[in-house]
Amino acid sequence: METTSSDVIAPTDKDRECETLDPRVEALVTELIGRVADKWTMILLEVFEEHGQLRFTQVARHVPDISQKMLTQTLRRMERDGMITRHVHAVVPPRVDYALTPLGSSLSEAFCGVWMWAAANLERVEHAREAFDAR
Amino acid sequence: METTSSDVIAPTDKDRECETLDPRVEALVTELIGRVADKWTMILLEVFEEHGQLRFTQVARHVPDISQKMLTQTLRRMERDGMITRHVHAVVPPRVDYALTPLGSSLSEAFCGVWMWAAANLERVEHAREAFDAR
DNA sequence: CGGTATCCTCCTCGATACTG
DNA sequence: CAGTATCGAGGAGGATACCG
Repeated sequence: METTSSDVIAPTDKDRECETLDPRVEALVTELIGRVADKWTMILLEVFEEHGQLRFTQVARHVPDISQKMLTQTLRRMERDGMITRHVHAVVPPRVDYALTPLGSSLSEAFCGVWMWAAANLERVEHAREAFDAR
Repeated sequence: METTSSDVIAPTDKDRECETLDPRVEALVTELIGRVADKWTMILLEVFEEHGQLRFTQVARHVPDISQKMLTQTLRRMERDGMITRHVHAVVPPRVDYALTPLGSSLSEAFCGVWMWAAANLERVEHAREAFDAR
């Protein structure tokens, strides 16, 4: 955790790292995160990051626990937010392709840190819970 | 992070960056993120990161919109998960101090990327929504 | 195939009141 | 000061049925 003396980059104080300054920005960011950080959105980001372009049913197959309703709803919201593109082919039977936009891809990367944290600290959290519940 | 020449392990492709391998781990991580990524938790992490140790009412003052119920609930859950410590002083009137643990601090850092993404891409998302709604 | 529409059920969250 | 207890409204999300 200690900062090496050779750390020439960014003389920012270690404590300021992540401060949001403008309260308006903070409010909007909070709202945005609220929309974007839900379970299904995060999972779909991962799925697209991993598999690229996918049809509706293909997405469903990669997320077995999701209901059709939530899948449609989440895809629609992600499309509205500019995270994914939706391409409808005029054929029968219908075919709809979804794919990440650069914006969606960048969000996926941003979440990467949280995923890695969660993977790295799972046991620590579980231990903490056990210790807490034991009391 | 630098790979020594003796590091024979798979030079990870840039695209694999964030893959979670074990599906069990993925499930647990998803659950953990679901618990940890809610609005108030994220905001409280930020508040503690910025102000250090705080009393109950001080926390409340930094998050005006939160109800007392949600504040208590969120603090309790964060304590259970090992994110914060809770120290009760045996005095009247009661005094309870909360502070981030290293674990909580590390999560705060992990979320930093998402905050920065949100701050950086707010306008892009808003534009995307307007374009979508215009149709 | 890729959706909508409808109903129904939890479960979160806020408001209010009370307490050591 | 720092909570707990209780109630009630609202929305998220699942199950089911139907449609272009």
